[in-house]
Amino acid sequence: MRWSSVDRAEYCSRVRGRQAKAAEARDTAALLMAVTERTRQNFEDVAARFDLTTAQARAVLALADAAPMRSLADHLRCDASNVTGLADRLEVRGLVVRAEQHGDRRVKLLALTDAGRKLRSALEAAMLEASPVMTSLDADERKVLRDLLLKAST
Amino acid sequence: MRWSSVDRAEYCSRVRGRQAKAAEARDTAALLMAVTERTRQNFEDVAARFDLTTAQARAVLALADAAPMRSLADHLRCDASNVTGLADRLEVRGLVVRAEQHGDRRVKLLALTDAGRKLRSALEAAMLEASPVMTSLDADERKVLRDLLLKAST
DNA sequence: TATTGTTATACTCTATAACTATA
DNA sequence: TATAGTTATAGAGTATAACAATA
Repeated sequence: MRWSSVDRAEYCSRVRGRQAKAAEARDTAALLMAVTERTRQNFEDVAARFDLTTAQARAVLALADAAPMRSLADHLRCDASNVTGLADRLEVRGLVVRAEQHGDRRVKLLALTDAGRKLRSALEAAMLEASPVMTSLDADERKVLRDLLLKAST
Repeated sequence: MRWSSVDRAEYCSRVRGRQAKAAEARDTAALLMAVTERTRQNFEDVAARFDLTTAQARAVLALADAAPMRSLADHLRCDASNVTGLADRLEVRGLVVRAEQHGDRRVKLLALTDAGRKLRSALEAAMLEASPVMTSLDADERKVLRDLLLKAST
């Protein structure tokens, strides 16, 4: 194969483009993995400070408003059968109660108790406070990040 | 209590500042929770596509280089006893092998097999590809996000 | 018939404690 | 004595399947 100088320049440029793209993808992958790991650890650590497992913390955070057990299962993306035990353990601790839904006697609403609501607020605040996003970035940077995350979460 | 117009203006300004800050914190909290949830779901879904549990996927991703079982436990922030079973299950599937470390016969190195390395690459790529960050943001936005995340992860 | 919640079962994750081989 | 890995045990998360009550 023979190359004109123009061909070669264009070829090299394209290769550099691919390499840059691959490097960007690699860097971003590593960074996302690192942030994902750190976010998970943070979540677990904070939940543990409140004597909650990850699943329990997710449930409590999801119950800002009372919701049918089925809805909670959908939100947690787990089988409905899991929610029975999850609710049992939270109920024993006095964080939630099962209530009846008006109009459909099959449905049981899960609602936070006063203690549950109090814990939920504290949990949310602690999650936020411990987040690397809040501890490492200033207000302006957080605003930029917030806009990007908002776009990434819609 | 009596107010001069200057006092009142300053007071109101301070209150507005506090309210804005509280609103920012609330918004950021909600957003972070949403992104955290979505990231977790994404991780679980992608891992499941490779027939891996979350813990197994984290282990495979962490084993880019061979490492002592103890190091893996440290990385996963779990008790060392867990790694035995975790390694067992990955070993049965032919994804990792236990190797001896030169110089200390107590240590067992966990190393990905060829199949393990292949799976790891595919897993990482799938995690990245399925990430809302990659699907919703363009290259410029990703660059800004990357810089912010880099700062937030150091 | 379809849906909600429950129970039974099995597998995995996780921590604690006791054990071994080695350092 | 201290450390790396294992085993046994127990509690919790998770999915599947079968079930009762209700729609």
